[in-house]
Amino acid sequence: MQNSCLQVFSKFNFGSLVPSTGGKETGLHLIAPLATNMKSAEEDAFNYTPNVTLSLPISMGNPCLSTQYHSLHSGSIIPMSSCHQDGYGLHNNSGASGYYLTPNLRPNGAPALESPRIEITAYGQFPEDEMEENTLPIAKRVNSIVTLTLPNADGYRDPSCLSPASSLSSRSCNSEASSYESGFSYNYDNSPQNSPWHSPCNGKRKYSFNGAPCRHPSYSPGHSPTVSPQGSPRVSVPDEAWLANTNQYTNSAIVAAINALTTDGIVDLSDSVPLKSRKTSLEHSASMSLKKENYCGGFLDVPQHPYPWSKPKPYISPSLPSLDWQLPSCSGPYSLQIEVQPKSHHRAHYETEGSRGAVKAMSGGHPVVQLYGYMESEPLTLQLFIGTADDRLLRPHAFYQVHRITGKTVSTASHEIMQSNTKVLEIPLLPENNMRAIIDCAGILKLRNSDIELRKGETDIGRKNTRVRMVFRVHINQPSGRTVSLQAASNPIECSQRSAQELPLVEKQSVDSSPATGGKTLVLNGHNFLPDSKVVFVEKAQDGHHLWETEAKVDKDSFKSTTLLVEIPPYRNQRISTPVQVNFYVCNGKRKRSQYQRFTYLSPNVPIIKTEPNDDYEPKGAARLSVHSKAYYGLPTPAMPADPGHCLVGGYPSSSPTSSPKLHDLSPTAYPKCLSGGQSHHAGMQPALPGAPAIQETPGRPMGMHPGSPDHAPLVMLPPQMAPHLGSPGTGGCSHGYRPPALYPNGSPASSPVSHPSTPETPFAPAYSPPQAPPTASPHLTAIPTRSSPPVLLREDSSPPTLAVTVKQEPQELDQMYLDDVNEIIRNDLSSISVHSHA
DNA sequence: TCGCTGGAATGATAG
DNA sequence: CACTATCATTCCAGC
Repeated sequence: MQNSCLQVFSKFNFGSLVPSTGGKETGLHLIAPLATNMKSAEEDAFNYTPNVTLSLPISMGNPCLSTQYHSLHSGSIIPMSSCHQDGYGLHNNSGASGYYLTPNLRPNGAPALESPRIEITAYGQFPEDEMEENTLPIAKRVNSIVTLTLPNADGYRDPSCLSPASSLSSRSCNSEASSYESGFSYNYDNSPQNSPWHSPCNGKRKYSFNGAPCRHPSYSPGHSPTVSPQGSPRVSVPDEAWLANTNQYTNSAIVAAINALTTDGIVDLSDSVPLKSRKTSLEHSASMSLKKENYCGGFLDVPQHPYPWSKPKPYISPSLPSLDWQLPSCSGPYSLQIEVQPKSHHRAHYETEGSRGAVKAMSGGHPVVQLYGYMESEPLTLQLFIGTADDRLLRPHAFYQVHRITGKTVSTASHEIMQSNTKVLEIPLLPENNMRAIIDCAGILKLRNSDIELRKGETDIGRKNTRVRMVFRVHINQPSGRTVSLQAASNPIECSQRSAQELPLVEKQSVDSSPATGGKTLVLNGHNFLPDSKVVFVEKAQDGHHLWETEAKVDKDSFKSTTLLVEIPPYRNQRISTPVQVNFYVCNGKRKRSQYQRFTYLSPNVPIIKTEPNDDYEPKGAARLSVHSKAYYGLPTPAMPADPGHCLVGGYPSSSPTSSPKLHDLSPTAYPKCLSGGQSHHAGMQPALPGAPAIQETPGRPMGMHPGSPDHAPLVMLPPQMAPHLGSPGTGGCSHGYRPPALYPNGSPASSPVSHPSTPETPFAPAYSPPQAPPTASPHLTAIPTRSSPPVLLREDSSPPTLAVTVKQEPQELDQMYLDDVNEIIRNDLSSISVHSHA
């Protein structure tokens, strides 16, 4: 009993992991298997459940999630308060976010207990338990207690998903949300909402009774909670999968607790966990010394990859930044770049389907990610998860999960871990490979909307919410003890079959600017172009009103389904003194429009911004970024209102589409360039680079805001609650150039939302305080109070409003109408916020 | 046979 | 409430 905590781990780990894996790529099919092996998972769950009791008084409920999201839907105001953020934070087990959460509020508004407690009762059913005890380092054992008090329960769990019960729908991780949800519920959550026995049917959406949601009621503990009506494979979950999910909750909580008990705040779980606890891994491959970097169930994963996992230098902090935190892509000497962007379309597979393979690159290969500026010899771990691509801040996508792909064709080793409710693929970044990784091991799993939407606390809707981004992260431990976390998000990826087949898509444009007189030929490369496709140029005011719209002439003679020759129409005012940014889109008919593409009309008096087509795959080094950054500064920011007004914080992100994408656009499409490592530099320099996937915004949508700002100043990572509600899911873009990384001493990003003046130019200015540390944050942190946004990095040198300047971005829908519903809601929210802030 | 696709049928939703 | 266009999911079939 002394080390109940550990025991818990082991229990989770053991279970059926081994069996299910069958020695074959266990991790590979976490999701898919889940569907088919759900039953076993459940069984396991039950078996284990009795042993572990988690008491999370703090409210599993997201303090604000319910309300916050509801607000969104209703078009009500999105609270800039912590509440909204909390919601996000809760989703993450990492705890990082949790720290940001308002600890004393419960979803229902009632005060929450200050410290959630995890009560673990170890029965020692498992032989492993003993082993663990013995093997546990004494130091670690000391921490093993029956009851753990967590610094902040909210921190590691989303109310909705929090409870294992609710599962994760986010579980996502599971696509089996509904499925395992129940299993989890039994164990941890008594909440009616989470309980499998409580019909989700009373959810926000009404699904047919055969719908997964309604099936739950009939489930009994002994049976798969999510039995699919049609005998869907979702019935059972592979042991490992299940475990992973299950652990996700418990692990994070437990780990957090353990970590809280540690003095250094940094705990290498893998070290603390008896090897036996990770026997699965061991059994599968002795050579694979997988080191679970993620305290959240990392050790639960079973290494299945045949390739040697070189035990990259793991980032082992109990407080990894929450996945919904906005991190920069570059910091100091480091720069995380997506050298090769994924294709804009990738049909995700359902659990009921077989894998649809790994996400590919436009070039036919696979996405490539590289970390620049890292000179150490120690390998690092590149994390990958599926994030959102809407107007809001980047965050894990509730309806999609990364899916590990393995097989002969996969050359990159990887393994899965669960962080919060999000599945994270960890890929080694090896010095011998120049810290470059080919992402050929990542597919995308689509979770059923009904499963996710019914999840307690989940307010996002899945319908038409089919665009995602691949989000890469790397955590670099500094000698000082701090950890630099970088993040790069890919261009948006449309995951629906329909969209991929019907919606026109512009991948490249030969030029992104032209004199106001127009007349030049613009070559568009993409997909789904039709002989009668139209190309419409649009200029919108910051308030979203159309100022100008004209249809460009398309050379039908040269038509190709993948190419359109367009004559750039003259701008309405050919005497502009500064560049004017407009957008254009390809239209195949009503509701079938491409995302907005950026285009800039130049004034004869304005220096022409580099407009040569860029190769999307052109490698970019940190140095180069730096250059861009500078260049960026020097560039005129014409249509780009850098005024605070554009900042969500200050008001509604009303930046018009005309805003220069360079600084402000975090639109999903823009992100890639601005925020994501891959093209960050581009963003800084120019709106849309030819040759690069065009920035796409959804026509008719407000542009997203982004914290864009010159990157020389250190940025601050803001917690969700504190972060300005940026329209862009940006990755915190360092896109424009040098960007201070998110730092957190002791690896605890959890720091507070509170900001402090930081030292300009400090390479690692922003530091996160450990979870234990209240929202005081490091001196370098600059917090901009925001309500529901995830943490965002902001420049320290700039005033918050300015720094956080974000231009309202347009959703990058392939189909203008595509996400209208969702965006409408968001827009309403933003508007509300705007009103609020102004008020 | 299995994994990966491309297509498409079918039922659910939204307007 | 009926009807239709869209979407989301599930199935199939080919390679």
